[in-house]
Amino acid sequence: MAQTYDHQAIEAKWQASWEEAGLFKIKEDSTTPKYYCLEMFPYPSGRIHMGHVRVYAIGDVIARYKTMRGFHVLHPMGWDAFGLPAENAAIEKGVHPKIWTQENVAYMKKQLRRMGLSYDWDRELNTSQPDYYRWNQWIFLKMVKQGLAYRKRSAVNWCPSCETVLANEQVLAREGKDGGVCWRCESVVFQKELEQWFFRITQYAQELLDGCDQLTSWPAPVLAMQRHWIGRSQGVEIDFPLADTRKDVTAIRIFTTRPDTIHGATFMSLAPESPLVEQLIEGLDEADAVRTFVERVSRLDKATRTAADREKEGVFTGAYAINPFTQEQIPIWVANFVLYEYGTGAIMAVPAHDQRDFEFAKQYDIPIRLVIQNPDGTLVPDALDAAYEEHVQAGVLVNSGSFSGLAVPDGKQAIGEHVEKQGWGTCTINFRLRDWGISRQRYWGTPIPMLYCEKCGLVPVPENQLPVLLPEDVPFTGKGESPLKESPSFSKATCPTCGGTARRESDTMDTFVDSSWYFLRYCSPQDTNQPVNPQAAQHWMAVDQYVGGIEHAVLHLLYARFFTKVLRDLGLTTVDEPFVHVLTQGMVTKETYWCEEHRWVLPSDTTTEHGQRLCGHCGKAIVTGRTEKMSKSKKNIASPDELCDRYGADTARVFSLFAAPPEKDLEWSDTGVEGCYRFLNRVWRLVHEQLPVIGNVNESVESKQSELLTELQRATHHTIQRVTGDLDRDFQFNTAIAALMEYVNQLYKLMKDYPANTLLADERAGWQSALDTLLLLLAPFAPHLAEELWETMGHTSSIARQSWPVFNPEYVVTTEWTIPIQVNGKLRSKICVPAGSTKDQVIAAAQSDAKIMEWVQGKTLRKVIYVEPKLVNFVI
RNA sequence: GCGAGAGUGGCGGAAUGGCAGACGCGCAAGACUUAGGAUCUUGUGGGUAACCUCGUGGGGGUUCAAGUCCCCCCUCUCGCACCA
Repeated sequence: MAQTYDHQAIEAKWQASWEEAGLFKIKEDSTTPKYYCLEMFPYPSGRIHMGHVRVYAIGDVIARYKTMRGFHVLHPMGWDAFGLPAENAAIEKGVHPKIWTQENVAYMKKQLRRMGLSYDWDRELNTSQPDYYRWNQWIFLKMVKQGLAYRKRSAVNWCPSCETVLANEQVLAREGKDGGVCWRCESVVFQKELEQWFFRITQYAQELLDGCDQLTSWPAPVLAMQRHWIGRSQGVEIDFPLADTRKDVTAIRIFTTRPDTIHGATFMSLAPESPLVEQLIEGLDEADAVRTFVERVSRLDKATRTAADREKEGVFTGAYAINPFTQEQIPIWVANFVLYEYGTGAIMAVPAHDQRDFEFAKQYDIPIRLVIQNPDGTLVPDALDAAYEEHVQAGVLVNSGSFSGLAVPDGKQAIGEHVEKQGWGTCTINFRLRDWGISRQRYWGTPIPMLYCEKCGLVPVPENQLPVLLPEDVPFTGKGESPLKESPSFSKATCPTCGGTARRESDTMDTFVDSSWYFLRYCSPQDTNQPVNPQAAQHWMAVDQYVGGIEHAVLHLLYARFFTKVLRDLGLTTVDEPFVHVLTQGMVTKETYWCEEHRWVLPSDTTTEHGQRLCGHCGKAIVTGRTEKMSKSKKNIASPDELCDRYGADTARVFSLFAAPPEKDLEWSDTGVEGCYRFLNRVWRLVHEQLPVIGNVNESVESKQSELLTELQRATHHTIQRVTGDLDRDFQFNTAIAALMEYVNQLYKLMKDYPANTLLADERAGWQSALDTLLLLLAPFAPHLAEELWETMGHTSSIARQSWPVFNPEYVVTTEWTIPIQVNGKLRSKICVPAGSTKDQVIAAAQSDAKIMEWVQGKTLRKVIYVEPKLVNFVI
């Protein structure tokens, strides 16, 4: 017999066989319950990495397990194929993004097939193909009609040297430079205002927030992030009239969550971008200084600008407002920390009770007035060294006119009501969530289907003219505001309204649009009439289990929820939420190696002498660095291709499921991989060694319930119970596999203890059943090996089509209980009693145990605890 | 700063309030072998000859019983980061 099984041959054989049989093609079926298992589809970057291996192994086990449990399972796969890297490849290597993407998809698909994943490839999607992205355009047009898509001016990162727009991740921080720099040329990036398209996700803010309460099977951290991102806060908008009316401006409206502190508002601040600034300063002596400040602040990129540790800066506008409650005249400033996009873009500043205002007031010598006293009454107005923000709401209003003496919550309410009664403002809700800017000045994305007509203005492309195809005649230079503007053929169009000449929108959509509804498209991927077939969606939605990286915890999942609600309102689906269960798998990490001369080094470029790892280049000692996420730069990558060559897909799958629970980080270990390979080989040898035993089941005539049979049955059903429980309870693959390993260890022991030539007929049948069960339980994890051995055992229909073994509690009943005995909570002995013994019998047996007698001798027995059938505790 | 999560052998990790360390790696000894980086067997938290004893980041508490529940503290990781 061969020492190790031939994983290469076996895996290729079964992959071909499954494909030929169309084993994983799925249709709607009303006779069995449906199950929709989905893993986040990959960006076709070129090669799959271990993170992919992990996430797709997880999804595949779930899909195969649920199939065996009797569900008809939708398990599709596709490609998130639009995006920046394809365009960068075009600029750097001159390969067209389409070709680059196609080649990558072809290679990665081969790699995924090699992992033995049970996808219905008939449903494959590719978001960069017109038959997909035309529906992005279709949805976009519907959203325009609903007022959910609109245009407004917004800032982009602009590299003056490349003359191009940069994505946030293309803006890098550089020491000593105030603001980010271009990733390619290192010029300082600045902000440039362009007209851009937005989705009004804020219209669904409250529903998205409320919906979180339904998502009880989502990971708590993900829900927390969603809620925080939506960021609802209740407050009051209040007008502060100007001391001198200027032009059309009579008042400045602010938003505050702390109306109770309004008597302490000693100045106001505007966001630098606020149009009010220019209106206020016109003609004032301060105007020039203000303009200089505004310009300096607003050219900074967002990340730098909003860094929390950034120094608070501002400038006085020269204008004053009236605090409506105190009638005092207070100065209006412009401050770098005030956000234009949030609230009204203006704040009332209460330095005594807001730390930011406090720091600002200290710096510019603005009065600080205490209006909330703490419960102890110990705050001294002139001696504050920080704002008193008191989050517990235990303070009392002071220096607040007729409101003095109220507790903070009462003060909030009373002042809010007073504001509304006086007509100074309204109680209101604000969200942190902003509208979703989807315009990208890029080529490799969905063209936004809008036209600019000289006569009619902004005109949507008619639905029957979709798709607006990406042009092929685009030079990839990395320069220019937008590649589509460089196409000679693309921009020129005819206005569908007046027939005159029109210019096409040259922006493309954010690729998050593509992934916001692809799970709906999988339900009816070939429908040519609509993005989603409502009947198909009705059948399959919602996704029962979604698996993917935690990095998508906020944006992707939020946008997908938003789109689901929009498409629901369009009548394409009836579900409110797209994903019932979400599993966020951890990163795949590996040790790093550092040589002081050669920096990060590959494990294969090191040698080991006397337990010390040395650099293969210079022989210097290697420092073992932190265990980090696999990355090329740290040289701590393991390759899925090599892994499959050497150990096979089954080993790759088993290791990535065994080494850690799915939601935690998984530390890659070459020796750990070997351990899993050994395990699979043990299974292979076990089945082959026992084949003669089960081969002639019918030959022997004797039959009786034997010790061996009991043992086999107990081990088998105990394992069924454990593996099923681990899978049903949060997909604890690691412990499920551990249970299978124990089971194999037990079977080896039974094989050794009961030689083959002594076996009775029922014992042979017991072995057959035990081995069959082993293979069935192993099938979701190591499908190729299980399938091969299933055939070896003489079965003719695919193991993937078999039913999951059923746990029978009768087989795990024992005739004896082994009960640990404690004295004062410490383990002192163990006793064996017949199963079913009464409490008194067990305690009597425990008391007569020799060791226990020693411990309790001469002591007063104060209490006896008996937990059937687990434990006895004598308290003395 | 705010929010979330995590600290258990040499390592990855197991433990519905009930025998801490399952399973795997590594290590040690042995068997088989021309050989073994194959395979198999046995052992493997610390201290101790043993009986025992100590032990789940630290300190308190609840309980007959705490890795698990409660309070305080420390460390680490992740997310958000001036949202008024």
